[in-house]
Amino acid sequence: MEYNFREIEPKWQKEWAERKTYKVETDHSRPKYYVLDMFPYPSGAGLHVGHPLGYIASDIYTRYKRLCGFNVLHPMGFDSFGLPAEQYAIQTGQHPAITTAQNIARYREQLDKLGFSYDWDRMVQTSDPEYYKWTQWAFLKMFDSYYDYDRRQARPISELTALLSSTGTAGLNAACSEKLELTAEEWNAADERRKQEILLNYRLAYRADTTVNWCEALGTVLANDEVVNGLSVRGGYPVVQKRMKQWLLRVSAYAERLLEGMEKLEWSESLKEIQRNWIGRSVGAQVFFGIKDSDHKLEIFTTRPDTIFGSTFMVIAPEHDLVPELTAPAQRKQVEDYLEETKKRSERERMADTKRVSGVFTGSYAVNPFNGKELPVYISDYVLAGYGTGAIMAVPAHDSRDYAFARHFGLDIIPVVEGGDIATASYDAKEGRMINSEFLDGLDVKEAIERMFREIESRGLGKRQVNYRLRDAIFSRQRYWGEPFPIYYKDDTAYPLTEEELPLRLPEISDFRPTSSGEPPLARAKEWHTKEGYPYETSTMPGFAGSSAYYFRYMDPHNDKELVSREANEYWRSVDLYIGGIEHATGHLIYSRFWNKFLYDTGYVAEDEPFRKLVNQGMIQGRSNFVYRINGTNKFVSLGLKDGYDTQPLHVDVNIVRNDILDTEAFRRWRPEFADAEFILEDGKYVCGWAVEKMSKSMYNVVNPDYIVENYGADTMRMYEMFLGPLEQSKPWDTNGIDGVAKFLRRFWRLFFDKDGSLRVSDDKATAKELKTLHKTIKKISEDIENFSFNTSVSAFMICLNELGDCNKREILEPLLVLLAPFAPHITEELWHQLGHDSTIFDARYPAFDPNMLVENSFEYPVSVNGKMRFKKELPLGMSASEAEAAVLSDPQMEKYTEGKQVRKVIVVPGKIINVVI
RNA sequence: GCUCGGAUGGUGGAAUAGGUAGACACGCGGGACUUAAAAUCCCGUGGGCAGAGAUGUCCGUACGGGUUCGAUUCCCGUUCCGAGUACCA
Repeated sequence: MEYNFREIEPKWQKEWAERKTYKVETDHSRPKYYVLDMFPYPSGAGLHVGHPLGYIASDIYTRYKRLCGFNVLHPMGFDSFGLPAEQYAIQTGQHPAITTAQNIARYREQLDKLGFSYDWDRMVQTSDPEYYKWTQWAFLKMFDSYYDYDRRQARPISELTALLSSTGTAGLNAACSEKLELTAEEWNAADERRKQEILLNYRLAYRADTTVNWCEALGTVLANDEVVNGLSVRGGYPVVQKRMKQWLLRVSAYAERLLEGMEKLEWSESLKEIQRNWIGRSVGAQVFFGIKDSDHKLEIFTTRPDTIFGSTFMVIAPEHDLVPELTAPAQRKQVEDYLEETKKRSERERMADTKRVSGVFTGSYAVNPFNGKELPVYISDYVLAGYGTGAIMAVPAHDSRDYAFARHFGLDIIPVVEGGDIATASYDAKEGRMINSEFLDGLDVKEAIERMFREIESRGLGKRQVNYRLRDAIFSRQRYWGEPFPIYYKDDTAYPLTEEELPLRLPEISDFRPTSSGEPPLARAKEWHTKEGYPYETSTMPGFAGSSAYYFRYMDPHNDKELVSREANEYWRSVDLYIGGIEHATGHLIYSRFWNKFLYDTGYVAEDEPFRKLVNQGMIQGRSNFVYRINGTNKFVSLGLKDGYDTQPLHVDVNIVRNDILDTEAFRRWRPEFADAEFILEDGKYVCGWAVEKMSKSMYNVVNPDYIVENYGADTMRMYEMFLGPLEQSKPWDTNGIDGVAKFLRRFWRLFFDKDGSLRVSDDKATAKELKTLHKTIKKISEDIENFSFNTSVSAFMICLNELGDCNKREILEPLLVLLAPFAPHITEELWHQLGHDSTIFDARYPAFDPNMLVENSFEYPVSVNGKMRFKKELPLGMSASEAEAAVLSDPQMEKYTEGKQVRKVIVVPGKIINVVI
């Protein structure tokens, strides 16, 4: 009987589904383990060979953990709200729900063919009302909460109103959009509308007029992580800054906890670094500068208070609140022109010419609180309204941007730290000795900073302050295919629906097109309003809403009373292993952590971090093939000969190329214009060139997993993807090497069956050598799986097979089957049953490693002379270092290398090497 | 610009509390079986030099230094590649 994967694989996939082999229940008698994949967005293109990489790794780990006795939760679902389905709907008029359902069915089919151990009974879909009910629910909870910095947690808004009505804002240390000063009397006297306005200033989900990233082409606003280089991540359309009323989540309130929480997580340093940079904590000083002939104070933020004596002017952002107050009548025209000009520049233009210096003088002067010097106040767009206070003290000698500005406007440049040369450039480094700075002179920069913090605070000029780069997340999108907000408006004031009214279902509409005015498509649903006729919010939630807490839903997916029951949550707690792409570092992985911490604060969930260990699989790139057409002809020249001709490389479909040899007949059939192509061959073959590129249709390098499964089988596909290289590394897909893995599985099968198809497994006792091979492999495979080094474990299986020869002993083969089962579940399940077992191999016990099996009584030492390898010497184990030394020095081979010279010393490293130094 | 990561045969990659560099696999070359092909099996395969040959010998982990008996691994500098971020004061 030959290994026939085409028969075995569908057979077991069907059995597993029917027997519900992978069904998981809460089970307090076993330790739990939660393995999660980042769920996919079901795109119309289906899966390519790169997508399953992480799923295969997580499936191997899941099955391994299960064999080790854990109760493993390993679910899968679909992130089914989103832009592409909606874009498709706009083009074709087909409802996104229909295309989404089709795409999901296709994904299911492709995933099932790979033999994953998902408990499909727990599947979730973010666009399912039964699911998004809980997304809306969480939003309502955030709407009903504020963040108390003193207690470092979210609290119900009712506590805030109680506080406001008894003591006002006195002593209140809460996250807010704008600092308010309010007495209890003022609060109590305020009308309903005003009260709601005040509360919005504190709610964790709030609505505000803010500068947003507006994407005209997509007709929607975007969050910071959805915009790269002034272009939308989806589609690459230009994005401009616009002021609009939007819903936001007060993520910034959690900045410090998001930073601290990372410390105990098992995430890669590089991922943590990305999040740290994104959160962008910086310690500095808040300082108030007086304004000459005015009562106004200008509040600035600086991380370099030590350079305050080098400040020669001030700069405020064009959007700064004090712009009108600080603009002198004589300057009004220039200032207005400048504001008009900056408004017109798109974000992208602004980024493109960061070198261009622009700005305008307000006509006002600020006063340096330390030396009374008058500093002209400028407006410039190199100062951002959204960071710090939107105003800076400019120190041109020690900040390159201030330097460029000063040079452009001919302003003074006063060095206050030794080390640079202000004639050519600013000196930005935080080291050196202070000069020109009165009481700071002679101090080191670091000492000077500390000294200034104390001075500023003791003189009452300001205080030490921590600033974060992390902004609140804009939460509304002017699109159709997303979660509706459970919000309605009464007198333009937002009110929440009650929990009982959830889910608020997405209404049917026929025209999904966005509008350039920013009015969402949902506004076309004229019949869509509350019982009393109040209109609903018509924007929808962004993509990250549905993916922020989905891992809770898997714990208890059919619960219609709660997001997750207390019991299920306390058992499964949080995700132990999360596998997915690094591209979510500043999006999903921040939002989820925020969302989780919020739910933790409110007491709904047991853990404050969602993903304990996280592994980022690398991207699988495409490996493109090229043919070389001689210019002006339909002749193609092989790679090795192309230099003799004037050629142009053309992409060729990788599916008609094997081991870089072109199938010339298939090439002629490929496209009509190549039907009469001629070839200049080398050694009778046409050799193609190749390059690593993104996997994409236009480069003809897309490999479909269905094709691999059809031709090699799922087990081979799984093992080969792992064999390709380290999981976390990006690497090109190259079908060329797959034969090695296919050959391994065929050879493995032949250990169990004769040529005539009869089972050849015997109950004879295994030899010491065979047992040694087995236990060496158990040790290696277990360590590799724990380290996610799956490529080396595949190698270890191959080495094991090479060493075993044609061993047919049950004592060896049975444990080996279990070891291999996580990687190749179908073939091992089949052989397991062939060996006479009734239940699934995944109910077996993982084989125990016995170190005694590896014990040797001698060791072959490599002997080196002056660090250079010379010969090998077999020595009994347990020999003392001096005995080993004597044995090596008396070896006849030694003479050749010592050549009569004195041996200075001998270094014996037990179990490793013996080095003789002459 | 700043931050982080990387560089090993024709190819993917293995080996780092410093200890036989190139495991395993692909590809390639040679051979066996076969009418033939596929499949399978065996041998060789980093480079140079010497030798008929077993073998010997030198060089070799991007480049230049250093520490060490010994460096792919540690330290300093350089080059190139990749990722993140970008007027964040």
